[in-house]
Amino acid sequence: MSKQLAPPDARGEPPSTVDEVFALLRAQGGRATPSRRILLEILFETDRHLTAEELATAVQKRSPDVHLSTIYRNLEELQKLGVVTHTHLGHGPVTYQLAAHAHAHFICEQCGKRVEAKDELFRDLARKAKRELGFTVDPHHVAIFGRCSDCLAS
Amino acid sequence: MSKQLAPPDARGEPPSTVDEVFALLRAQGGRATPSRRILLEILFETDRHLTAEELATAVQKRSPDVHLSTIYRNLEELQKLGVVTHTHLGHGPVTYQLAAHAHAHFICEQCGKRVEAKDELFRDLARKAKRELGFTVDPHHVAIFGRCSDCLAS
DNA sequence: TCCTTGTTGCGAAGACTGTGCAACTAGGTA
DNA sequence: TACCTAGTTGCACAGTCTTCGCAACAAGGA
Repeated sequence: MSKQLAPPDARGEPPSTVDEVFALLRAQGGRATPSRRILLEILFETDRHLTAEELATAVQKRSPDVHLSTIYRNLEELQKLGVVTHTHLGHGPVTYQLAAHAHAHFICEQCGKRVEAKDELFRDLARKAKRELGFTVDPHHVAIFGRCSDCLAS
Repeated sequence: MSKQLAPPDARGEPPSTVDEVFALLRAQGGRATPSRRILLEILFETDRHLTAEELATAVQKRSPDVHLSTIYRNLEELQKLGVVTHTHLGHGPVTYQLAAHAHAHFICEQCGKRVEAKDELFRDLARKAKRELGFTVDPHHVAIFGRCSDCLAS
């Protein structure tokens, strides 16, 4: 399946169970496979941001033969569905999470520490960017860099 | 050379010519080599964000034997000096620019369009990040993702 | 049960970045 | 100026992360 989809926002509430995702998947011509079910279960069970590699390891605990490339392909499908998003945290691999769990990050460019940020912090920026530049901010996709308090002190 | 340096801010005005960078370099035990001079010339001549690959191509126009790995190593040294910074633009390779040329920008994650942003837009975010998370946002090392007006319309 | 077509495992390739090493050279010293 | 030391370079290769081609497999409708 590779049909173009409406943006996730246009479909109201995000699915909150694996079966709801599968319903969405089938509605788009996709299929409910064991590897997808396990991948989704893991994503629903965690709040953490996981790399493709970490997801593969977790999936393989329940079903050893699932290949890393299958993880990548499933993640791509789930992103097209709007169920999953990815985040670039600077150096290192991309991390994935349920779209419903997404949030912004600050990363210390000295020690690498990650700090999660509420969307509220971006409200003023988003409003001004929209008004002055016509730009709609998505603060979740790429982390913001700077210095944490510890590194600044040293 | 690989000495630890004070943060760039502690050294006052950033160098504004290649020779000033070289003075800084020598003060840290580094050497003024042709490949570094050319690399710096190119960085001083452009406002754009260039990838290591693009920089290598540009350097090689003036001195064909400079190797890509030399570019990477020189960029790393110049970053340690605080002369150069890099920015993660999400997908694709890291881009480099003079620290003095760095500016915040918005990037459309659909069409890739870059919109430069005044630091002023980030003031509120920076203040809240500092107060609530102890995090000092680097206003010159920020790429915010989202959608430009054109892509949002389509 | 059969058929169609979406999915998968596997291997390999690709993009980007870093590293080990021997040869070279910048720049200080005698 | 000649010499020496240690920083730098070219090159090849390795490593990490991600994507792709292809034949075999299987989900789910007919």
